[in-house]
Amino acid sequence: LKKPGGSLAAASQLGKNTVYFSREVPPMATQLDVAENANVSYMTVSRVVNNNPNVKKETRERVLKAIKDLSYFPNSAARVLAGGKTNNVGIVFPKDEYVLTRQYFIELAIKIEQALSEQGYHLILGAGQADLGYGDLHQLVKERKMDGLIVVAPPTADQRLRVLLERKIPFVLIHGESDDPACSVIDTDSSLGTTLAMRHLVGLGHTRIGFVTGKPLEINARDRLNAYVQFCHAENLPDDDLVCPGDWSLESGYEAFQRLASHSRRPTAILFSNDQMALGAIKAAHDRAIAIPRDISLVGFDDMKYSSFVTPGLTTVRMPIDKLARLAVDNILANILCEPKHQKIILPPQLIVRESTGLPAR
Amino acid sequence: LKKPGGSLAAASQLGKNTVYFSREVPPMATQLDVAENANVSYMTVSRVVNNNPNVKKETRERVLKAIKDLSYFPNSAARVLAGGKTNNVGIVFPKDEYVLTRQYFIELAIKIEQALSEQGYHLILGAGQADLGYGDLHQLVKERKMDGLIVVAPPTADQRLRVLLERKIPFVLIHGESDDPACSVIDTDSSLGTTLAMRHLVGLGHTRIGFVTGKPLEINARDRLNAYVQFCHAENLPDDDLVCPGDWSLESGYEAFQRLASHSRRPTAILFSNDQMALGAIKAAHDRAIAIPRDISLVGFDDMKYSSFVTPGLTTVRMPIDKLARLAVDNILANILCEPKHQKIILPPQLIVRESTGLPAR
DNA sequence: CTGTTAGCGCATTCAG
DNA sequence: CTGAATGCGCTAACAG
Repeated sequence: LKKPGGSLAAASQLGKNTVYFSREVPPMATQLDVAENANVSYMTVSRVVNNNPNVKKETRERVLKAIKDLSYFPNSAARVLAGGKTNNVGIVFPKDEYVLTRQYFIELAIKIEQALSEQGYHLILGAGQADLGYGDLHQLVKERKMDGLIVVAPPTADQRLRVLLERKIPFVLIHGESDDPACSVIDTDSSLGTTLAMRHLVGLGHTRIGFVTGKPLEINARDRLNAYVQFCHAENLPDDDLVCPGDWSLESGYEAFQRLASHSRRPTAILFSNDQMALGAIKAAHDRAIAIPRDISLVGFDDMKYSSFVTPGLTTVRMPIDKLARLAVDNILANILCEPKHQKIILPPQLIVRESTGLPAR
Repeated sequence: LKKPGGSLAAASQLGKNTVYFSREVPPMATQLDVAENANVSYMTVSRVVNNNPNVKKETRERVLKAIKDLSYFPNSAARVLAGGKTNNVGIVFPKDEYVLTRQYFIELAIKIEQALSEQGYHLILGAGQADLGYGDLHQLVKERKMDGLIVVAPPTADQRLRVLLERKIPFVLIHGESDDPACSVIDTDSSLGTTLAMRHLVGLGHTRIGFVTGKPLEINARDRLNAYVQFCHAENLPDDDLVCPGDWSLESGYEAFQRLASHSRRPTAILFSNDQMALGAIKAAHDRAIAIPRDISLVGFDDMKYSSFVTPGLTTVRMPIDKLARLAVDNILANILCEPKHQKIILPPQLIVRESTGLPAR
């Protein structure tokens, strides 16, 4: 058995009695160490590590034992360098409004991390922040820090997507859009969601229904607004003057409610583009002693964890967030593994009726 | 200029007219490509990339231009393999109750990610999940996927910490404890927090004060409970029978409130070990038409985003989460960079009084 | 089934 | 200030 490189020699000189200084630590075992211990070539070790079936059972067991005895771990960097995968996937959120402000994104990220970890992948967070310092998104993939990207809710016509496409960097879009057929898109049906909510309100007898938007550059915000406007036209409901801009945040929901509630002809119901704004509105209503739903009905979008724990429980359009995460992960992994799978999937949301909606006042 | 390895030759054969199949993409530029383009050796390129001062200004600029022209990115894997750092840090949460259920952890993780990204590091999430498949925490460091670990709220006497210590793996503990002086600990002063809250309640005239615990194995849960018991003894307040077990979740707060509110001698105030449980309790109170704070006063722990947006606004003990994150990051980075910095820092929390506390009933 | 031969792209010596 | 040599630990191709 030959010893390419001196690492083994060095390692074997370091016995149990060696004195280590400061941060020094016994050198990590390599495949070569394992190979020697198991009396095979290090290629055999590599095969065992990679579950290559072409290894005699007996040999495999011997190697496995050696791996355990030496507490060997494959060096991920070496693996990546030798042409493998990083087993990391990055997730990117809209640039300037980071995750913290958006509960929905957090829930999504967590679901994605779970789905990813089931496949032995890790999730690298906040890849978008790199914009600040370095360059663009794809840099992180090119640096071989990750194999692909999950891009969440990019602004419409985001130039960065073009770069990803050009460089053939595997990625999938959640809550985004692209006309390129080579681009996978997973989304929820905002139009349907809006329609469900509006029908529910109209069914209760509401005719003046306010609407609070999300950030205008996001497709979901745009689609929900459009669907609202369309619905109003189709049903002959008044809409202009009842649309109030929001930015997805608790605070903006609070303010939007105040504005709409002070309207000379106050709406009897308001649809918010997400739950967080609706929660802000509930607070605003409390503060102004406006009773929900007696005076005004409120509907949100997302069905976050807290939405059922506020008072009154929030009627909302639930996003199939689990399915969304799972599909996105399936897709990105397929693309990474070079089984290109370009799909556009639009998932139907579901209306969850709680106590924040009721018959219109008077 | 010699060409060690055939990569350059291969690269130069691939001109603009080359046809790429399926997922293929023009090969990524390496230092060697840059070197050729700039007419220097690739070592000079390496120096420029690493900001080594020993490069003539002129040469440096030429190299910089070549880097830009070829849109070269250093290959992170190769860098790591050659002995560098990964520039990744992992974060680990208590095993079985994953992040989702604990809003506080999310806020913490996000703050940490921000602090980390300012230093050019990435945060790898959910490293703890690896337990499921592979082995232990330190594996991920040994695999060279990350340089160090931030361990959040490990159970008391967590054996895994010992392993980290033995292997000299850089890590820092948040909301944990260790008797080893080589272990950095950043925490908030739970005793002080509890005392602040209790004093506030006693100051309002409360004498029967209930307490809802967190998960018993966590040091914060234990410390808060202990401080509560101590305070009661010192002030001659009744305590037994008024302690109700919780698990940090909204649901457990809901249940705990129900139990304590049904108590034959109902407490006039309840201190919850975190905000989330307190929010669950607010919901429970609404559902049972118990007025807060008229009938019962409620205090939480953490001061999460939502705590000021519920009705009534939650009185709570605010954790200095920003400072916590920043200190943890400073510390772990110092340790990674081999400037061992073993410190124990206990940060003081702050009482935030909102509307959920008032004079006791009757 | 197992071993041999080559690099992956870079940083760390050391020479000039 | 710059360049040459060497090897990090591993996988992919090919030999036997």
